[in-house]
Amino acid sequence: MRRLKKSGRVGRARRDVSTEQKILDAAHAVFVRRGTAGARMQEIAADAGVNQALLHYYFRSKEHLARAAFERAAMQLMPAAIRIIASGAALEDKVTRIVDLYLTQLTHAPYLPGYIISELTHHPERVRQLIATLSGLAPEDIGSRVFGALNAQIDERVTAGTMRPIAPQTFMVNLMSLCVFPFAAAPMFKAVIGMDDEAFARFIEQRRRELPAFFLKALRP
Amino acid sequence: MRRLKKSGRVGRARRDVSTEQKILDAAHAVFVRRGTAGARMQEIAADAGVNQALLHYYFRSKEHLARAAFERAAMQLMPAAIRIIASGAALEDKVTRIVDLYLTQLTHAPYLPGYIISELTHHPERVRQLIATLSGLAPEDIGSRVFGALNAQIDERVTAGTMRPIAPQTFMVNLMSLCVFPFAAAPMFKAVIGMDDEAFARFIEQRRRELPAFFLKALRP
DNA sequence: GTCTATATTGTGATAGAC
DNA sequence: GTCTATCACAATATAGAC
Repeated sequence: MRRLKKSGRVGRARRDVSTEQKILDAAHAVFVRRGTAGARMQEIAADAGVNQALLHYYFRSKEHLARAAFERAAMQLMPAAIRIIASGAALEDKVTRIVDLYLTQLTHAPYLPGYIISELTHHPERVRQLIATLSGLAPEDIGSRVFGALNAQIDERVTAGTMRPIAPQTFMVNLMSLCVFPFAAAPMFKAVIGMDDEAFARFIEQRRRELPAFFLKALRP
Repeated sequence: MRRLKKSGRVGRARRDVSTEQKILDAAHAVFVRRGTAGARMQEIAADAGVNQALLHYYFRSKEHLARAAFERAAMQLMPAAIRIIASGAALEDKVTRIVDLYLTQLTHAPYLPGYIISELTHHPERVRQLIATLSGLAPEDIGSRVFGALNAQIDERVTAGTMRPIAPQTFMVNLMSLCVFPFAAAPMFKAVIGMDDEAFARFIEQRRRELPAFFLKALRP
C-alpha cells in the first residue's frame, strides 16, 4: 500500500556487501535465538551495529529479512547432506560421513535445529520456501532423485544378504533423527540428565564414534 | 509495579472451573500452533469464546498463561514415559511400550514436539520450570532415579551376553530421537519425501511395528 | 464473573536531513 | 548509504459498569 519504490536493493548489487552482510549475520543470530515472532528489529540493528532504518533499506520488511535468515539457516544444514546421500560413496561411508558432518555442524550451531523446527512448525509457508530454496525442482523430484540412488544401494546389500530391507525414507528419517534430535532437545536432555555444556560435548563426541555402528547394526539381517 | 491485588484467582478455587478450563484449553491450542511469541491474547479469547479481559482476570498476564500452557504440554508427554522407564517391566517391553505410547500420543498431538522444542530453545527459563514441574526434585535426582533402574536392567542383559554395553542416557536419547523427531520434523519430511497426511499416518503405523525391533537389534552384542 | 471501553506501551515501518 | 525523528497501529493490560 504505502510501499516505496526505492531502487536501493532491487537488483543484485556488487559493492557494499559489507553492511548488508553484517545485517544478515545479525538477523541470523537474532532469529535463531528468539524465533521469528520473538525477534525484534531493534535487536538486530544493535547486533549489526547499525541503525534500524537500514534494515528496511536493505530488506524492506521484517518478513523479508526473516525469509532471508531462514533460507540461510536451511542452506547451512541441508545441501551438504543431500550431496553425500546422492554421491557415489558406499552406503556405510555415507552413514559415517553424515553422522560426522551433522555432529560437527551442529556442535558449532546447536540452536539451528530448534530454530528450523520451530519455523516449520509455526510458519507452514516456510515449507514451500524450503523446497524452492533447495533447488528449482518440485518437492517430489528432490525426494525421488535422492531416494532413488539410496534405494539402489540398499537393494544391493539386501540381495547380497548383508542387510535387511528398509525403505530409503525410513533409512534417512532414522539416521537424521539420531543425529539431529539430541541437539534439538538438548535443553531438555541437559536438564533431565543433568549435563553441563562440557558433558554434552563429550556426549556428542562419543556419539560420533558409536552412532554409525549402532545404526548399521540395526540394519543387519 | 502497577499490578493489581485482585483476589480473583489467588487461592485454589473450586467452582467455576469451566471458564478457566476453557481459557486454558484455548491457550494450549493457540500457543502450540503459534508459539509463545506469536500467540495473541485476542485469538485465545476468541478460541475460548470469552472476552480478552477474562484472560487477565484468571491468569493476570500473557506470561502466566504461557507458563500454564507449557506446563500442561510438558505434562502431557513426559510423565507417562518416565513411569514406563521406572516401572518393573522387562527391558524389551519398555521399549515397545514407549514406542507405542509416543506414537499414539503424538499422532493425536503432532505439533507438541515442535512447540516444546521451540519453547525450550527460545526461552531458557522454561527449562527450570520443566524440571520443577516434573517433580519437586532437583534435576540430578530425576535423572539418577530413572537411569539407575534402567542401568541395572542393561547390566543384566550385558552379563547374560544378550546385549552390548550402552549408557542408559544414550539408550534413552536414541529411543526418544527415533520416536519424537519424525513428528518434530514432520513438516520437513512431508515436503522432502512428498507425503500427505494420510501417507504420514501410514508411515507412523509402520514405525510402530518396526521400530522396537530396529532399536533392539542395534543393541545386540 | 463477565463485559465494554480505554489506557499504555511496544514495534514495524516511513519521512526526510545529511 | 546512513542517520534521527516520528508515525501508525498492533497487542497487552487495566478501569469500571453491570
